[in-house]
Order: sequence, then structure tokens, then C-alpha cells
Amino acid sequence: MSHILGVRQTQKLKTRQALLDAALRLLEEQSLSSLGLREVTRAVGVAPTAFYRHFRSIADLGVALVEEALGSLHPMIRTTVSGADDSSRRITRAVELIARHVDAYPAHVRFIARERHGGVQPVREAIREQLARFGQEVRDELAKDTEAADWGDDDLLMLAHLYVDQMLITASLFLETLESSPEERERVTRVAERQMRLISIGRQHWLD
Amino acid sequence: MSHILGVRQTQKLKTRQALLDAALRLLEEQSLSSLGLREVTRAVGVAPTAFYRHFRSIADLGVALVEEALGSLHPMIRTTVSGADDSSRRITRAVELIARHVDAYPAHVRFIARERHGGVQPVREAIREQLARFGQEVRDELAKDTEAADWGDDDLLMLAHLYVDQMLITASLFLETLESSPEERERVTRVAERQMRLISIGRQHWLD
DNA sequence: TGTACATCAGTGAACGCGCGTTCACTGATGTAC
DNA sequence: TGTACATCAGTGAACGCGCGTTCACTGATGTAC
Repeated sequence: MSHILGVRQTQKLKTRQALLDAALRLLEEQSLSSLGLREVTRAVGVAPTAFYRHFRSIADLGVALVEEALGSLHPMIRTTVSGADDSSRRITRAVELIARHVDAYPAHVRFIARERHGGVQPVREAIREQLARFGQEVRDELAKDTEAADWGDDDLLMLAHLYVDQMLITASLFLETLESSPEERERVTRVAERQMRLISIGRQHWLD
Repeated sequence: MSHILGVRQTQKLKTRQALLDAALRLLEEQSLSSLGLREVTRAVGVAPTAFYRHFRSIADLGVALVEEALGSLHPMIRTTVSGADDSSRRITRAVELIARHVDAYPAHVRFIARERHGGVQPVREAIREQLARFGQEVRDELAKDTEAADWGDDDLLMLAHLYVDQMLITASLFLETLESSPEERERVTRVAERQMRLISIGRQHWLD
């Protein structure tokens, strides 16, 4: 196990990660389409030309950031939506999970919110694909629920997207409260929980 | 009525509008934070320095675009949400209104979706303020409804924001279908209607 | 283990280019009498 | 109505600067024998 990767490859990955980290930090205060290649390499402390050893362009780096920000979230989504416990506790837990995720990865969340409709087409596309996957995964979990027995596949996917969008809205609300008082954060939490609950109530009476 | 404004002021407003129009067009394929002042003046056909006669900076122009894109929408929002007809027809009408608005002003809608979480702080702030106003206006309309008799003000505002966010999501979905087939647009319309209907059902059973 | 050669991540100089901003200006429009 | 002066939207030259990309390079790491 001592050298699955050689020294050279390890170092290369380290530089690549440093570029991603620096870019993400710089993106807290600007959009990807105005981020400069030299800006990123300067922040890392390598020559501008070193950038090309890792990415073809800033857009290419952006696509890698989408993978980093959303790729690891799929298992979390599944376990959040599924579960046999009652829906009130499930909602509380889901909103808390979102809050914690925003606390732990604010820059990633901001990046996704910003670039979802941003000015760089390949990045928008990559985010769209990841969110479509989330939608399908949530639908699959919802389908397992006994409540969903009589639901059409279309309606399940419709509900799944509603949930996914609501999660993003909630995440971006939490983002705005990162430097607010605990009271404000608590207020946002309660609003998010009630919105989720209203959707959940709509779901329960959908087939009435 | 022949000269409320003099020739000079009329011409100035015309140039200003030309700058706004050119910027909006250029913003279909990039973000505000990467839009250049020279790019805008070049598109209009005036000297770069003429820009400063109208705006202090690109961010300042962005704030003016927010006003142009959202300022005139308040009456429309009110009439869309209110109305005594049954909720199914109301939803159909609202979704169709959104679709038509996106058809009529795609660049404005794209601008708002893009810059709501974009890299230019004063513009984000201006959008936030307009959306907060929408939220309050929708709440005021909802409060008039007999259904809302026993609702708390907090819950009404919570629901109002849910509606506003859902309208934005729907608008940005329509934006993505601008060049799609009529079938695809029809599909998106039906999904949006059902999501609205689910929220509406949740609303009807909120106090159960 | 030691040697000779290949690979390749990162360098640094150089390039042409478009940027935002300054400044003094021009000449049509506006105003006072 | 005509004249003399003021205003000010738009001009054009000039500036210093940072950008993305090219290229031949270096020297540590990797590999074959």
C-alpha cells in the first residue's frame, strides 16, 4: 500500500486540488465567468502555465468543481428522503442536515447556487445533470414508500423535483444567514420546515 | 405636451436605454461580473467614455436592469394571485401567464435568474429587495382570501415565499425550453401546474 | 544495486490585446435678457 | 425675435495594467536492463 501512486502523481494531484481550492475561495466573491486563470495560479503560488497541466480552461475547472460539490451528495440525499419514521421528524432532520451541510461547505453551496444559472454553459450543463440525477434518486426513494402505491411515475418525478428545488432554496437561504444571529437562523429553519411540511401535506392529500 | 422633455434630455434617455438594451443582449451569454463597459458602448456605437454620463459602473447599470426587469411586474403578480375563481383555473392561468412572460421577455428573466445569486453584490441585493416585495404583496393578496381567515401572518408569508420561489423555478424551466419542441413545452407546463396544485392542496389542508 | 535514458510537472520570458479610467475638448442645446 | 453666454452629452487620445496563450526549457521522478 506504500506506493499505489508515485511521488510525481501524488504531487500532481496535490497541485490540482490546490487549484480547485483556490478557485472555490475566489468564487465566493465573483462568478466563474469572470475568474481568471492567472488569478487562480497566483493564489496557489505556481506559474500561470502550470494551470494547463491540469485543466484545459476555467470552464473545465468549473465542471470539476461541480463534481466535487455534488458528486458525493447522492448517498446523503437518498438517506434523507427515505426512512420509515413519521414525516414531521423526517422534515426536521432534513432541514437540519441541509443547515449543517451549508455550514460545512458554504463555498461549494454558493458555487452551485451561483453557477446553476451562471454564464458558463458546460458548468450549467454539469449542474443540470447532477440535479436531474438527484431528482431520479429522490423519485426512486419516494416510490418505495407505501404512500406512493397509487402514484404515477410522472407525479412521483414531479414531486421529487419539487423536493430537490426546495432543498436548494433552503440551502441558499441558509447561505444568506451564515453571518446572521442564531435567532435569524432559527427563523429561517422554521420557515423551511413549514414549507416542507406544506408540501408534505399536499402529498398526503394528492390522491383525495 | 409637445416638449415636457427637451431635445437634449430625450436624446440622453435614448442613449441610456440603448446601453441597457445592449447590456441585456450581451448578458444572454455571460454574467454581469464579466460584462465589460467597452463591450456595451461598442455594441451601442458610442465612445467608452459616454458610459459614465449614464452609469457609475457596470454594477450600477445592473441595478437599473433589475428595476426594468422586475419593477413593472408588481401589478401582474397581484392580479395573478388574487381572484375569486377556483384554484384549478387560477393555476392554469398563472402558469400560462408565466410562460407568456418568459416568451415576451426572455432576456430579462434570464438576467434575474442568473444574477439572483450572481457575483455582483449590489445587484443581488436589488433582486432580493424586489423579491421580498413580491413576497409581501402575495401575502397581502392571500390574506384577503376567505381560506386564510385562521392563518397566522407568519404562515401566510411562508406560503407567499413558496409561491414566489415556485414562480421563479417555473420561469427558469420555461427559459430552458425556449428552443424546444411544443411537446416539451407542454410537458413542462403540466409539471409546473401539478407542482402548483400540490402546493395548493397542502394549503387547503394546512389547518387540518 | 547501478546506470542510462525517457517522461513530464512546473518554469519563465515573451506576445499581442482589450480593459477601465483620466482628461481636455467640441458643438449642439438651453437660458437670460 | 435676436444675441451672448452657460450647460453638458458625447468625443478621442492616452495611460498603465493584467489577461490568456505559445514556446523552449529544466530537473526531479520513473523505467528498462
